[in-house]
Amino acid sequence: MSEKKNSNGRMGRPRGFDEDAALEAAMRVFWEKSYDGATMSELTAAMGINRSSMYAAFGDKEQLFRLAVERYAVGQMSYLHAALREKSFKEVVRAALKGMVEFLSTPGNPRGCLSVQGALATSAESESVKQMMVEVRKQGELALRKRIQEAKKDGEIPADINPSDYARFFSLIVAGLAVQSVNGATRAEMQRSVEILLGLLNYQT
Amino acid sequence: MSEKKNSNGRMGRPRGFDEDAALEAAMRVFWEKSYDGATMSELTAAMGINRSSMYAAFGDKEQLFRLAVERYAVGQMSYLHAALREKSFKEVVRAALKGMVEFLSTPGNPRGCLSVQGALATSAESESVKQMMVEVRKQGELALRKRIQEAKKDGEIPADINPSDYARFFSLIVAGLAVQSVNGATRAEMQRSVEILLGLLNYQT
DNA sequence: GTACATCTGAAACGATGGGTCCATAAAGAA
DNA sequence: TTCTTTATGGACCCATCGTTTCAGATGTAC
Repeated sequence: MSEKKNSNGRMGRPRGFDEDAALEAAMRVFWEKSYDGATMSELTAAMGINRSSMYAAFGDKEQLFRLAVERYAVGQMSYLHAALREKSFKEVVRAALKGMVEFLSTPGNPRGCLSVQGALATSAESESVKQMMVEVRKQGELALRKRIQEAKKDGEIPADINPSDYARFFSLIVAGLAVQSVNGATRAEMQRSVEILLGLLNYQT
Repeated sequence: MSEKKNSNGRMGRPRGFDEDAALEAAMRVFWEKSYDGATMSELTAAMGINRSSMYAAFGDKEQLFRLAVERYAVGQMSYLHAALREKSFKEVVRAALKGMVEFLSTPGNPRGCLSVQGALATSAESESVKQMMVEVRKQGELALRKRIQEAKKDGEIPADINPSDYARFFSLIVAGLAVQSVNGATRAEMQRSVEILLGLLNYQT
């Protein structure tokens, strides 16, 4: 949100905080505590602003969450988008899984994945948020499916493979890793989980 | 909890509801809405009793949840315990994964798995519950590890396989399936995810 | 400077959270 | 019956929820 003039061409008092930094802070609170579990008091405290400023800048809790999820998908998940651009499908899989493991065990990051635990099971009043997160996860699956379709055209993977099924399978792996992370699995442990899969796929180094 | 006499050998007014049925109802509410997301009002309404009776019979919300999780682990997860008793390891894996898919797509069941979504990311005050669920999941992993160790002794799986790693890997698959279920995956879709894995393992029918 | 627009801080809003109280009901024991 | 014990219903508790309000602060435009 850049500088705005109102209908009279006048401006008012400028923002006294960094929206970007505030949203980053909010994202991490949602990441750790989920949508329902994060309170406005915790959020605004972490953002370093008060309630009024938050409501003026971001709308309400649900809109703040949506913005946080967008930021997460673009920023924190960048290694996944990068992985999709690897030349061979084998490298796509290797980069995505290795990247995910590193991400899930990065010190300073909350455990787990916002896309999975942000709103997996919710209170009745947060059902729309839960549904939104389903769509976010399906969106990730879709991006992978497209990459698989390319790989199939290139003959990198067997012709009898259904790209939708294959994409769903790898999404399952990523979600499973996220739960492992919450379980407290170390980086080495998660790496060994990935090695098992890469071995089955004949995708080892 | 059967009939009890107090210290004087006297009895009082008997329970006016079926504890078992009430706990079953509570379990399903937690299953659908998670620990934080389920309110006492929703719980007692589903249980068909009022707050006083609930607190007298089950303690508080956290104890009710613990009892619900126990019930879930024994009742709903029975097919997993049964799968562990299959003769060959191949049959263990096949029965567990097929059973999980059926379970996760049973009409009338909430979507997903209580063990995964009951308290994956929580409010600050529910952290002990979150930790308890980590232990529950690790317990499942442990049971599988023991079965894998047997299979290894019997020479059913390669000697260079680490049972802990292998158990963690399969737990990952199960958790991933649970997320797929929340995503709205159909039974057929989840079955195809499992088929892909069974194919990689050379465990097809 | 004055006028206007926006932001900020703190207090307050009604609703709902989990949990408790207490008068009454319903049983067995004496 | 009477006594004792436990269960029940519903009002009630206080804390906290997300959100709003508003007076004052702080900026730009004229």
